[in-house]
Amino acid sequence: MADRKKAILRAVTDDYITTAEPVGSRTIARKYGLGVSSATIRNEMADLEDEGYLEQPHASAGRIPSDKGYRFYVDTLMTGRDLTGHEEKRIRAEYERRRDEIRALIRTTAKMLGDISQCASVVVGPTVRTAEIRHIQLVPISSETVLVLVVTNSGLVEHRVLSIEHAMHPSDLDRISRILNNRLRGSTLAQMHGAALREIQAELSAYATFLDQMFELLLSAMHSSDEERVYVDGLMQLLAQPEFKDVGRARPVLEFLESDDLVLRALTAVGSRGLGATVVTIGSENVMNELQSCSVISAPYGVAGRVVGAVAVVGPTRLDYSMVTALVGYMAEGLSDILARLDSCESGE
Amino acid sequence: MADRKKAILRAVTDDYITTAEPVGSRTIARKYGLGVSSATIRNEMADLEDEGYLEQPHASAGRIPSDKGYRFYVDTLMTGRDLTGHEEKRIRAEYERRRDEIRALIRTTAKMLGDISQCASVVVGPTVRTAEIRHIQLVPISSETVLVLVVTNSGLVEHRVLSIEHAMHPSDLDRISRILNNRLRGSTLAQMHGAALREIQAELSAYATFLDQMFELLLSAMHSSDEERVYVDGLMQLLAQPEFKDVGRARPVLEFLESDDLVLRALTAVGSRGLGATVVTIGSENVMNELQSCSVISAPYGVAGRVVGAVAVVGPTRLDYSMVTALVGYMAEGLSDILARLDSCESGE
DNA sequence: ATTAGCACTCCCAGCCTACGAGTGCTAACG
DNA sequence: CGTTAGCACTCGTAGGCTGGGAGTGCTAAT
Repeated sequence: MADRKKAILRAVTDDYITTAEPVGSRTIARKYGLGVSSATIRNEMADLEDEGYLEQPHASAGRIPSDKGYRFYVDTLMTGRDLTGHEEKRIRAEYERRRDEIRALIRTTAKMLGDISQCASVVVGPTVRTAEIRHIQLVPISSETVLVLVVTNSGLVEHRVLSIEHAMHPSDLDRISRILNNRLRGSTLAQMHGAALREIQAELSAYATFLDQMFELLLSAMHSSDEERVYVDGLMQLLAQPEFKDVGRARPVLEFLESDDLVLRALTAVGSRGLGATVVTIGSENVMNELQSCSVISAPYGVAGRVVGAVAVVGPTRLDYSMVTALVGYMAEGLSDILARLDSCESGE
Repeated sequence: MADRKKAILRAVTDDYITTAEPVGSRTIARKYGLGVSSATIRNEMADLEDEGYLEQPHASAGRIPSDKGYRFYVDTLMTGRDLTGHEEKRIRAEYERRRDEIRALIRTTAKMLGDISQCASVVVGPTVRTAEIRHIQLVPISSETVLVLVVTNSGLVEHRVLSIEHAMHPSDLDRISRILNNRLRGSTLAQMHGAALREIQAELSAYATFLDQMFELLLSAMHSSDEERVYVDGLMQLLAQPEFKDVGRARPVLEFLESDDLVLRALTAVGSRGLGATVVTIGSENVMNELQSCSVISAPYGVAGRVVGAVAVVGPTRLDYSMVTALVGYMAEGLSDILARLDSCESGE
């Protein structure tokens, strides 16, 4: 594509991203001094429309970028940019405060993503199911209840209260804990079946019913905690965007974002590309119908080369792609860093 | 007030609640067979308007209840009603599944409240700060990290990861745990200062720095966990209500609901009336400006006579007061029941 | 006290028009 | 041949107007 055409496409896109108004040839000529008249720009814009990069909302309005136009903009036109020092500092400060509880950290991450991007944000937290077990511990709470504690390498601490029929002595619980740790450390809850379980049962045959109950509890915890991995924020910011001033247009998107399982499914797909890959999905490129009027920028994060979750920003296709891409990438990296520190710290036993 | 007038006010309110349209005298005469003509009803309605129970959105539309009208309706007109068997069964079923983790339970409660009421719902979870401590335990995770575990009588399990400089032997941790338990069981984290702390420090002077770090962590946990007590759901249901079809009208309310601390402050006020009191706040009765176009129905729940949290439904003033009142009361009671069972079970040591 | 009848008010939806923004085309220019 | 100026044309939007409908308030009759 000719340089001037690129410059015009870039100008149209930049302008539309900031003003949310269809942009005309005169505006381009005046504001983006390309050294040519509006008539020339008109001709070029007509070409760009023929080629599918621009479109007209109605016959005599300015042009706006099509999904294809945004795609070209993101792939080759966009000037990459870093976060401002202010933004970066704010994120760092928040991360300093929230090091000790991973769920709070993730909640905060979603909040900051929404705030800075002025769009809706989603963070998918780590799952216990596939994380490596670092530590299992049974804690006696009362004569009838035992707390089952699982700490994973992704910093997640999962706990469940188990009701037991017969009181157990703390030293028994310690002994069981020790054996569970030996057998299960390093594996995942999802792998916790078959052979491993049988071995444990054999070694601790005296506690058969207790172990059965406990494994059942862990199994159900594995599934139910999945629903609580999704943190959504910034719905308000989304509603503030002009393309969603009509509730009818906003509803499908908001409904999608409120249904955790759909979001979860959509974002786990992102993880498949591996760590460090920020994915931009524009309008109709989205598989989910509800999102076809939106763009999604997402990036996975993880520990030790394994993807454990993802962060994402959802906004109108008219999105500040360069800012949000930088932001999402930065946040994913930040989460990965913190997890890595937790990981190395805990494994250094 | 004359019976017929009451009947008319009730009819107007009932009709408006279901249709969301101003209701005229003819409608009342036809649909609510009171045995009088529309002209009579017109006269009565004019009176009701003079007395401030009804108002007209514009000169020749039907009437709608004013806040005062709703208040009268709620206090003396409304026919109390129970939940349908279907609704009740659904709630019970969900509560059966979620007994073992209080946060999941609360999240689910918010979801059900929103679903059934077709309005926004809020649940404030218990706070660690003022709950009685049932159990404190230090769990060794690695040579550099210790997990600090606090279990309260409200079923809450709070945990934080503490980084330590010098490795500590598990038996040391056990000893500290035992002493912490002896000293602190039955008191609250908020009371955990002054005398009690000094005694512990004296008894465990060998671990002074460790204890300092731990208490500091608990202190910060007390505050930061407050932000995570608020669970909001059903924002979509709210947007589906006709009074919020205009985003401009919906925004303030949604913004309020998204700011956890405001919600928290508003709902802790509810707790002051004591357990079992369902509070209905109608339109302008709300202290918060953002909510003056809404009604809020809220009820506290708790254990052992102490309020630990609250559930609430937020909707337009045109709210199905009888259904939502029953719902909110039922949910608060349900939560209280579950907490009571947890409490008695854990204290029966 | 209640009711029927009727004039009146006011909102709303639909229609029209004027306006403005922006295009597409054409012809002139370097 | 690319670029530019000029101009007619299109189309959406805002503002003004009108007719219909819903509902009231008043009055007179029962």
